[in-house]
Amino acid sequence: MIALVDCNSFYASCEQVFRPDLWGKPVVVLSNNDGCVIAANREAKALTQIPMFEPIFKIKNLLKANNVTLFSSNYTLYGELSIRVMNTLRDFSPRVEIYSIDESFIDLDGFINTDLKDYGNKIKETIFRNTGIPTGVGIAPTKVLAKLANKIAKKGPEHDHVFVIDTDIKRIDVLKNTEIKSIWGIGRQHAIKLQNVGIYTAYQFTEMPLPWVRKELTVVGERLWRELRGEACLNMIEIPKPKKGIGTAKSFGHKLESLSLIQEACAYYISEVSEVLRAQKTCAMYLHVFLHTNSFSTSDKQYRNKRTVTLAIPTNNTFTLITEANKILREIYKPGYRYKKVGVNLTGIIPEAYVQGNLFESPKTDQYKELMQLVDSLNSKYGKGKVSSGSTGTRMKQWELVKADRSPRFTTQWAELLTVK
DNA sequence: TCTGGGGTCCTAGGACCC
DNA sequence: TCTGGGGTCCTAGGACCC
Repeated sequence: MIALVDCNSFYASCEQVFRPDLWGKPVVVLSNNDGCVIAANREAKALTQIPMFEPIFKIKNLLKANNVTLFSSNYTLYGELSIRVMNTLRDFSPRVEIYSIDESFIDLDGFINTDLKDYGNKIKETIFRNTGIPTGVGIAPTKVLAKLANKIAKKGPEHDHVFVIDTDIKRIDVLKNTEIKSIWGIGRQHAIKLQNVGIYTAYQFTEMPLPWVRKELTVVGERLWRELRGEACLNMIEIPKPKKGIGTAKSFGHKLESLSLIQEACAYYISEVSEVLRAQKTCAMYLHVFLHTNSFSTSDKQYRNKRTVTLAIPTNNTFTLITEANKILREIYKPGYRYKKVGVNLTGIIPEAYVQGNLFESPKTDQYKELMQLVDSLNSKYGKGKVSSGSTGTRMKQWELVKADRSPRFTTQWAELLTVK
């Protein structure tokens, strides 16, 4: 059996942990740039039927009228609380797969004489006691069914956030009462496709002939079909695979027209991603850069472009990568547009030790290596971006994200610790 | 006026190899 | 008149996830 443990409205719950005055009150968390709603707690959902990913400007009045507390996103806080939750989970099984910031699969294989409903309750209660974060637990023979069990656990108050699918009768009963579109792995397009041939429930889907499923939904659909019928196809992935790409792309706080400001933002993003490369002792072979205007705008002229360079020698050096990125930007930038976003992506990621030189250069001659190490250690000690390349700009950063209502970084900054009077 | 960011996997098709 | 068969690698696009 496999358990899926998922935090309830995770970001909103994180905001409430250190704010007892908000317990039981509606809370929502906004995306970068305070653009859309990305998390809403139960009270907020109940009160106003807040649609997720709704642009905030469309519902601001609604939220205000209902005394909903808004937060800008505070990923430093969420990331740290996530680690606490995951560490607690490890006390319940030797095999844990961290699936995302707020959910994990845990392997309960061999828990033969354990009452799984009790065990799920114990997990839930321990996490809450240790971290203040409420969770739901779904337990079933496969990952897809565990996801479904988790969904049911959260929905019906009678389940008290723990639900187990342990018999075939229960499984079939659940599938008959589940819309196909709410199955993990069935998105909007697949749901439409299935509904067009009269499949509305998960049970109907599992009754379709396998060759049809394979043809229409590829091998991904076949796995889903098998998993829903109780045959485990998705393994536990305890050791995360190395990332295939590391990228960042953020909308500007304000629209930008000048190349130099766009280059500053881009240089800053390069510093972020190359730091990730170095932290995991890897180098990248390809650098992709893209630039585009605001596609939602009906009044602005639209333009988007992108380009990729293959580096002569794979690198994780911030300065080399900034130089390359700037070359690309000069090529794809066209004056006269109001740009909204620049993004960088590094791929072809290989371990530092595998980097090969070429006829003219040895990878060992990288004179910046020690400098980069020094920069990383200073930033780790004194705070992100304390030391950076001059290319990221010295003026006020006009491209910086808007974060009007960010909560304190309660768990990672001495200056922002919670004070108790 | 204001609309997120970071990922994965799969397939088809083109270009190339012997 | 008739034009093979077995591969790899890369990219773009589409679908999905949190």
